[in-house]
Order: sequence, then structure tokens, then C-alpha cells
Amino acid sequence: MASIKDIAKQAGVSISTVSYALNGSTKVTEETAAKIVAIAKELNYVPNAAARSLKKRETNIIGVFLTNYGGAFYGQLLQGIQDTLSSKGYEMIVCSGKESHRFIPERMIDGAIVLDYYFSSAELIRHADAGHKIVVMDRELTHPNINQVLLHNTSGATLAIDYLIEKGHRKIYAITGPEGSYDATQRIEAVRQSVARYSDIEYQELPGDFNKPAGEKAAEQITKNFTTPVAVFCLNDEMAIGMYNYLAKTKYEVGKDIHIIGFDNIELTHYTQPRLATIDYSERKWGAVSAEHLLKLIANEKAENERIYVTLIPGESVGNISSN
Amino acid sequence: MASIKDIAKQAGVSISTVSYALNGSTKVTEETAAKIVAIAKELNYVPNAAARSLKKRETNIIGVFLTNYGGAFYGQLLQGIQDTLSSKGYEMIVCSGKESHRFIPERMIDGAIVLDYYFSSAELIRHADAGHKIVVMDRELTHPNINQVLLHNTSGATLAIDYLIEKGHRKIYAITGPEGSYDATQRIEAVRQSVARYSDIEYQELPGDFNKPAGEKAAEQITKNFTTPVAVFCLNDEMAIGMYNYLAKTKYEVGKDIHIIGFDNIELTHYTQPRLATIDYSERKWGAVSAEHLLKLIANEKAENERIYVTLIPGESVGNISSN
DNA sequence: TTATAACGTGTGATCGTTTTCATCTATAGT
DNA sequence: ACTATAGATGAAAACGATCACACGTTATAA
Repeated sequence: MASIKDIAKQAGVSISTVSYALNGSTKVTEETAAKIVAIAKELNYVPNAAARSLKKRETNIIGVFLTNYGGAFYGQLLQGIQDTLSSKGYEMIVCSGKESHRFIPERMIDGAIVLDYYFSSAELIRHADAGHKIVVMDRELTHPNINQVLLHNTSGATLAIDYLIEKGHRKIYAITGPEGSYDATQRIEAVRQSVARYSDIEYQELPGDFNKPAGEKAAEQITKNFTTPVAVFCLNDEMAIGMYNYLAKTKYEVGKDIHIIGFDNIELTHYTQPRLATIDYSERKWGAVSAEHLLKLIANEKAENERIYVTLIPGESVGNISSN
Repeated sequence: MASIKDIAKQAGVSISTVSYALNGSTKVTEETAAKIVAIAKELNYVPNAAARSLKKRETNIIGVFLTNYGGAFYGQLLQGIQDTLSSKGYEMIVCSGKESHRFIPERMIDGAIVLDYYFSSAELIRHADAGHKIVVMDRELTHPNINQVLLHNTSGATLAIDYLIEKGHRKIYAITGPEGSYDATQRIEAVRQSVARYSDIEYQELPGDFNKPAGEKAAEQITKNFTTPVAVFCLNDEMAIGMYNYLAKTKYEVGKDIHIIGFDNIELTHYTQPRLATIDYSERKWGAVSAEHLLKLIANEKAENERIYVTLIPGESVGNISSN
């Protein structure tokens, strides 16, 4: 409630002197400054964010846009962003939903990190054109005010397929992701290229949407036509878990009849029986790098697009097939 | 970039007329309004949030404060809050970390929902004294500007203990929560009262902190002194999962040697083998109710403190003990 | 001693809105 | 034809901060 004006009055100085004192300017006598600071504390003074950012044209807040809070909510990723930002004096807010997009043009935030399927690229470009700084984590977008920090999806998908092949599998399914998802598109493309290198592979795609029910549905499809053991690359772990759930109610065993590999190494997979093979990456690093790049953009420094490396996590969900 | 002033100039009217037109006031001719709206669209006008909230003294944003983003990140709870808020024209931001607390006195948000262990009650009361509206989900705090929406911890803990007793258990451990946690305190109190009702119960408490490693450590303790089957009430599921992890590496079996019940019904428990018995509640409802209460506080309507009901989810992690 | 710089402080414009109040026009009532 | 009234618009004062600039003082150099 107390404003700079109240402090000025009580200290018997002008508001500019108060402002200088509170901002640690050397222009003010130590003595005066001390008095002002004391009064400010006494009055529980806190600067009004709106007034300050109206004048300074910056808020020191970064917005992170997510599709939703449920499902695989990127805890570690957010922590990575948060740590990096707060070490640079920025605050982070997490938002979701179409309405929250307005924070950008309204100048509520100094920059945006986007991992939101529903945030259209056209809209992002409009914001970038208006001078707003953005880091995208879920698409490719070339613009001077936009930087990309993406996963190495293609090498991840290649690792997965190679693993299956190495284990002797020649009958391979892939469960795709939602239409329009960048990660899904990249992964499936890499899968197609990988399997195309072998002439003896029986390859088939089943539709998916990155959620558990899609995995269940795919499992149903696969078991319906089951003849010999098959390998399945679920383009994310969530769907792999869905398959586990469905298969648990059938006679088919994971790692014996149906061999499964996922992508993301979400926490849940550490508790599956048998352990799900998957593709891993450091969520925390992904977040930290994104934040760094965004801060560079804001500081008008050059930031190169970057990709986060992924590794294979073997698991008993993929067993050996004796090549015959 | 375009401001109300630019629109005014281009439309040949004053800024006040533009403001009225854009806010749908009836004071302006339909014709003029239409022209202004058209120009605003053409210029990609978006009101400046700082300027608006400086003048209006409200932001239409609600802040949700969490201890961190990792671990059990309340996805459904946030969704519940978000849905309720957006139906009333509010936006939600999720924040974490000590620094983010300043959003309240800085008037960045119109109200706060607190589920943050590190947010001290003294600080909350200071903010409430300054007129800010707050809903707490993790403590009891009586203040005209603060409302509580809590879990029915005591009945949950009682359900858990009764379940163990009903199954014939008389040797019972409780793994506590972090010191100062309201939920933990309430639960452990109820446990003590429950076991005190029986003279033949051998009851013991082991320290915990709501994280997996604490569960592992507790499991180590318990197995070290193992003689006869015991029942363990982990004050949250996370620690129960920790126990599972540790026990998996030993000869002791969950549901046979060590009987476990948790609290929270987190998603992970749906995938444990055997299924973990636990205490369930609707996260979504918890969030929705909190949001409703906060909006009432903001509207200066009376809001009663409320508790969310909990139910028992049986599971094979707790087996029968033949009473001898 | 005087010119000048350095220093501390105050004045006032500004950021982009909202909103009260005044002003102006047109219409209606007499 | 003249006033009363309603309706549309504009002028200007906030909101609470920052900051360029101007203004006195005092210390320093010529």
C-alpha cells in the first residue's frame, strides 16, 4: 500500500531521491539513503510491479507455456529453467491455455519458452515480429527473435530401431504420435528411414496420440493379429505404459511375445515390470539450455539453435529373437 | 507496440473515446466504435497489462504457489484450479521459489493459492494484513483475508489404520512426514489416536520426509529388525514407493512380510506390483474448490473453510494376518 | 579570489491506461 | 424560438514508478 510518495513525505525528500536511494544509486548520500531505506522498511514498502514495468518496459519475468499440467508434466525441465533464470535475476511463471498467450503481447513477460502444442506457429511468428523473444522446444521456426532448443529426435528414434534390429527383431510396429506434433513427426521420419535400410523388415504403423489409451488400443490391434513375436516402438513412454496395461489383461507377455521400447524415460517406466527400454535425455539440461538461449536473445546476443542429445536405456521389455 | 494513442490519432478521436469503444461502453456510437475496433485490429493493438493494472489496481491473475515442480506435481489439482478460474475470466500462473513470493505485495496478482511448504505463515499473514486474499491448502490459518481448503487428513489416517487393524495387523509402523508439514502432523496425530484405542498394538514411528529415499531408509530399518510380519503406514505414497524399491532388492515381500498402505493415490501407485493400498481424494475437486473460495474472498463474499473428503483404496499390498 | 567541476537533491515529463467531469451538439418539449 | 435534456466526445487527472535535466552547494584548481 505504501508508495514511494509516502516515503518521500515521511523522509522529507523528493520522490526521485527515494527512487535513487532504493535502487542503490550512488547519487544519494549514504546518510540520506540509510534514512530512506529505514523508512521504506518501516512502511513495508514494496515497489508496485505495474508502475515499474510500465516505465521500464520490462518485467524480469519469463513465461513458460505448456499444453497442460496433467500427464507428463515436465517437473525436471521446469526446475532446469527456473534455476537458470533465477540465477540471472529473472522470475519464471508457468502458464497453460489459449488465454494465457496474451501475456506476450500485453508485455507481461520479457520472453517466452514454448512447449505447447496448441500454440500456433503463426501466432508465435506474429509475436516475434512484434519484437518479443521466444524459445521453442517443440518445433522448428526460423526467425531472428526465435531460437530453437530441441531434442535429438532422429538419433533417438534411430537408436531405438537399431536396438530392436540388433536384438533380432524383423517384425516391427511403430505407434505414432499426434498429428502435427514436431517430436512425433521427426521420430516417425527417422523410423521410416531406419527400417528402409533393411529389406527383410516387416514394418507397420499404428496411430497414436502420446496418451495411454492410444497404447491400449494399439496393443489390442497387435494382439488381435498376433502370429509371431513382434517388436513395438512406442513414440513415447506414455503409450508404452498403455500397452503394458492392456497386455497385463491378456496372455501375451512383454519382452517375450510383445517387445516394447519407448521414448522419454519418464519416471513411471522405472517401475514397470519388466523394465521398459526407452530413450533418455536430461530434462533438466533441456530446460536450462532453453533458458540460457532465451536470456541471450533478450540481451540481443547471438544464440545458435541447439539439440539435446539422447541415449538408449536398454530394458527387459525387449528380448532377443533368435534369427532363423 | 501500438497504443491507444495511435488508434486515437488514426481514428481522429480522443484516447478516452478509444478506451470506451474498446471496453464495449455504450457511451460511444456504434459507428465510431466499429471504426475504432477495426483500426485497433489493423494495428494489432493489445492493451498494455502494466498500464491497465496500474490504473485499475487489479490484474485478473491468480498465483498458485508450489514448493517445487518436481516430485508429486499436482497436475490434476492445477487443472481444477485453472478450469474454475478461466470460467470466471481469471488467468492462472504457477510459481515456485522464495523470490516469487514478491508477486503478492507487488500486486502482480489478485490473489494467491498456497501449497508451498516454504511459504511461512508469518509472511502469509503479513500479506493478508495488507489486504491480499489468500487460500491455503497446506495449513490452518485464521484471518479474514485467508481461507482454508484442506484435506480430511485425520479421517484418512484413521481409515488407513482401521484397515490395517481390520486385516489383523497388530504390529504397526508409521513413516512420518517432514517436520512442519501440516498434512504430516495431522495424519500422524490421527494415527496416534487410532492406535491408542487398542491396547494390544505394538506401534512405532520412523522419520520420513515425503520422498522416496526416506521410504527406502525406513524399509532398511524395518527389515533389519524383522521378526514377524509388520504393517507400515507411509504418510504418503511417495515413501511407500521408496519402500517397494528397497524391498525389491531383499527377500521380503510386500503384502506378505511387509504390509504397506500409503496416502494420496498418486498415479505411480496404479503400476506397483502388488497394488498399493492408499487413501484417495479428488485432486481436481480440491483445486476447483480452492479457486472458488479465493474468488469469493476477492469478491468480498463470505467463504467458509472447507475440507475435502477422502476414501480408502484397498490393495494387495496389505494382506490378512491370522490373529493368533 | 574566481571559475569550474563534482555532488546531492528536486522538478517534471513520461510510460499507457481508466475514468471523472466538462463540453458540445442535436433533439425534443413548450 | 428557446430552454432542457440526453447523448457523444474530449480534456485532464490520476495510478506509481524512473530518469533526464536543472538547480544550488560546496570543494578544487587556476
